[in-house]
Amino acid sequence: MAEPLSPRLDHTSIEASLYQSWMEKGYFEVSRTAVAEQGRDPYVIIIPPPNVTAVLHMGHGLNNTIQDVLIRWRRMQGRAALWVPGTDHAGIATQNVVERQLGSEGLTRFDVGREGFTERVWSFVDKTGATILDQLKAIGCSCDWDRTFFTLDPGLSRAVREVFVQLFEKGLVYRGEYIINWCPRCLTALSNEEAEGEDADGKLYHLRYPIDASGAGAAEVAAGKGATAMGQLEDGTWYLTVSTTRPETMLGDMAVAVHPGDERYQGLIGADVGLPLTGRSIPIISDDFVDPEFGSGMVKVTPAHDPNDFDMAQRAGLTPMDILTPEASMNENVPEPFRGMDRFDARTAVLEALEAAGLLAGVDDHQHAVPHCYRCHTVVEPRLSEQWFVRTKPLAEPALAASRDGTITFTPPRWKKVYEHWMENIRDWCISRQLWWGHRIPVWYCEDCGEMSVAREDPTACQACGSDAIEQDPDVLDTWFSSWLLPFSGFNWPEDDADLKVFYPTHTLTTAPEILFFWVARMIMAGYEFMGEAPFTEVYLHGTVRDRLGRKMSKSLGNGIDPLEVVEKFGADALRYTLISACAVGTDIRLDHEDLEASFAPGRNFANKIWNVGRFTLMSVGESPVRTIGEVEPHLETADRWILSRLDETTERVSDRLERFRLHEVCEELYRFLWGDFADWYLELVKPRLFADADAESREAARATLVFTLDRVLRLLHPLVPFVTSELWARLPWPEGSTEERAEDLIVAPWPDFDPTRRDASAVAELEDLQQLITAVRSLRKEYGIPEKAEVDVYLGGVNDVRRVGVESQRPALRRMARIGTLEFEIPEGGTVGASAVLNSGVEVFLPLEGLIDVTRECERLEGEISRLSGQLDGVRKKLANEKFVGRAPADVVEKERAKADSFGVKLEKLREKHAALAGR
RNA sequence: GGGCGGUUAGCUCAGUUGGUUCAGAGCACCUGGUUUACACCCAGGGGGUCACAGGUUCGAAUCCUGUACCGCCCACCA
Repeated sequence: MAEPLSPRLDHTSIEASLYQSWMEKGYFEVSRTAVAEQGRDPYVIIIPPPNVTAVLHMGHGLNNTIQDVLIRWRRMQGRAALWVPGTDHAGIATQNVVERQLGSEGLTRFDVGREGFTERVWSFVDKTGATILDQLKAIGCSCDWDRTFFTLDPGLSRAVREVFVQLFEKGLVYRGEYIINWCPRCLTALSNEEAEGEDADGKLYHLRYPIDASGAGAAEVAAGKGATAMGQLEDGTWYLTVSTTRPETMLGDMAVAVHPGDERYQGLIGADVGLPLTGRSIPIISDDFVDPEFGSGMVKVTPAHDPNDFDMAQRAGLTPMDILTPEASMNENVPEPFRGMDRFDARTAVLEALEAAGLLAGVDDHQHAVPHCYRCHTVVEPRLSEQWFVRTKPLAEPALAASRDGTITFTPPRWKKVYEHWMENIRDWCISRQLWWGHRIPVWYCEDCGEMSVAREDPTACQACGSDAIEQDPDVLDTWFSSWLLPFSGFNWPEDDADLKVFYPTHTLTTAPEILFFWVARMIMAGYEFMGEAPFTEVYLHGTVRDRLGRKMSKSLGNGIDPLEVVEKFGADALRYTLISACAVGTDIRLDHEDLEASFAPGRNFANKIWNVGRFTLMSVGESPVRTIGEVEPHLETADRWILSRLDETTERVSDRLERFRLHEVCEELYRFLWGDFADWYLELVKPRLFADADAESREAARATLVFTLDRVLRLLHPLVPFVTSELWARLPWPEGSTEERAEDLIVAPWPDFDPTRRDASAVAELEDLQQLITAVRSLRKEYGIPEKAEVDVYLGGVNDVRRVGVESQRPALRRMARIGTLEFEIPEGGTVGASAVLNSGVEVFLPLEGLIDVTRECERLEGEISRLSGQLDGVRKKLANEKFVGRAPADVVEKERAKADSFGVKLEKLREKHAALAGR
């Protein structure tokens, strides 16, 4: 005998133990041999690996709940549903965290050395990595933990190295000196994607550069038309004006450029200008890049600190001059007074010096985007530096085609365009990082011959000259250089392809749009390049979790919500339901971090409702075996047929919404069915058949229907709220001898098929009438303050045409209602004062309340209703009188309008009769 | 500078192809409730000219144009 279930769902007592039992039974594990033997169709998801830097936040909660819903659903559908979990070593992010830890001990990474430092990072990530995986388990994620990866695992490292070498051999990875984004705090290069532009209110400074005496034509040029940015200094020297947002860079200027077609300055091209503060002279060059319309039409060229200037210098054959240290202070290439100054101090100092020399022409406010480091938010400095790059154009071609031809789909579809735009304008990917935490670049430089060796295995000697004086490149690879390979490196590539053959390509890639370029786009490129095939077929991009004010949740703002706290307080089911029910396609989710109760109570309440629906059903059905629906078919009553019909409709809709990632609609459908239809109506209607001295057949029909419906709805709910549903499902009494569609646990129970033969339109119509009637009676009782306990007669048909009623026999369900409550149906004598309502079907509900109601008040109420209804009726009639409407609208729409007009007409007439009868009293 | 998304009840948001699930849900609010599944509940109720202005249409929250705010992404105009 089972122990009684607690009236309130106690999530803490069920969640952990259920999860444990799922693990023990191996439900999450999918082996390639099992797939082959059972001939099941794989469904594979690779997790977007959380960074090992920190505990999970709500964004992870959402991301992983969605994936778990999908994986559980597919598993129940009979697919070999494999979800591969893992974590990302998160190069810069992790290194920063550990460096900060060191900092609190007064140390830097240089104090502990490269080896000591990486050891510290390893011990840090061993802890945090394990915590993250535990958190995923706590929210119910059904991953195949035996396959857990870490992007720095030996296997994945081999994949990284293989890819690097292959790309090198194909000429798709190269080393070169270019302007890259440099973070002066992290002391590393960044990719373009890692430099985030932030709008800033900056200044645009206009600087005067004196034209050398040799440029004798200056006066003539200045006299020409439009050369407004030229002028004479006090000593008569001609100057020109250039503009910049970063005046300190002028110390590294190597030229001033004008557009070759700019007629104003033709005479100056080839002349020299004196670069203030430096004593250097620099040439005036021409270049197409210059926009004659902008500013003076003259641009200062700082090749070492601006990508465009670098390009111009290349074209003009100028040598760049680096003026910054890695920390972004001024180096020895600048004049003495500025050396060693921080870049922003130098900016001030340069401006002061120019001002003093009368060379600062002016300052304007200027709004522009300033790139910041995506990890530490330091202003990024464009810097000339030797780095490794991936040539991306060739990789982008198939990746672009995959989107264009629909091989890979995006949900919501608007991201398709964003993706394609990025692919079309892709720039080479800077993959080297001057960090210690990450995959070391597999390149060795020979001290003797200077050649480099690029190798799959660590070489002991130079591949060119055989010298053993070789040294490995000190840098590591961008952290995304390992995660972009996951769809295949996660399956032992390149070691062996047994798993790969079965599980590649994967299916759904679920993530936030923020990493569309970082990760999704690159995985697609890698998939085509190394597997010759797309790595997945559909990309589902969900929204961002924000706080009540719409701000992204972040540690620094302190507006985050800890998923584990929610799991403890409200349960994993509550967390999951809350997140998914807010997850409309393409929209962000807002949660109030200051009021967890307000945010998560709806989920908790729903889980509790499921619990109680189950509890009541189990209790009232008892433990003796029930019959199948087939067996009780002849005895099914209207309410049974109705709930089965609604169940079927819900089943169909839920499957459809899942297919289309309309997850919040899945929640809505199931909420409405479970709470609205099943709990509020069916359970109430069925009570008398279970407890009272009902006849045995009716009772058995009810029991069968209850168990069947509960079984199915628990299955449908399971992907959303796996814990409460599993706990209940395990206790269902099954029809004797039936093994059909059974399973050991709900998690592997078959997903319900819908079966339109269960639809019963007449039962639905009848029950809807009943619902309307009951609602009308309740409404009247409430309006007239009749206590719920008080018995009151209910008449159908109305005060003026009592003879016409005969409703009782036509509506067996009504009798049942009479039995549940306190309602009796009799043919009214007529002529009584009472409260009434008219149903859409035209049937009138009447409560004789002589002496209880105020006739005047009832008259007023009726008048209001009459005027409202006649207004509506006018509208409908006008519509029907419109020839264009009748002619052009679809026939069924017109028909519906006619029916509406008829029913309004009938209803109105009844109301008027009633009003007249009352008014006459 | 370009592109995209948003503006619906006090709050958070739904509303698929324009026409009975079109004005909705949850929360909050008001009224009543010791109905033996659930007060994390039950019943009833109030509340929105769907940002604004035009347009298309027999018919617009839904399509088009423009405006105003809010947000995001991309961009080498110094």
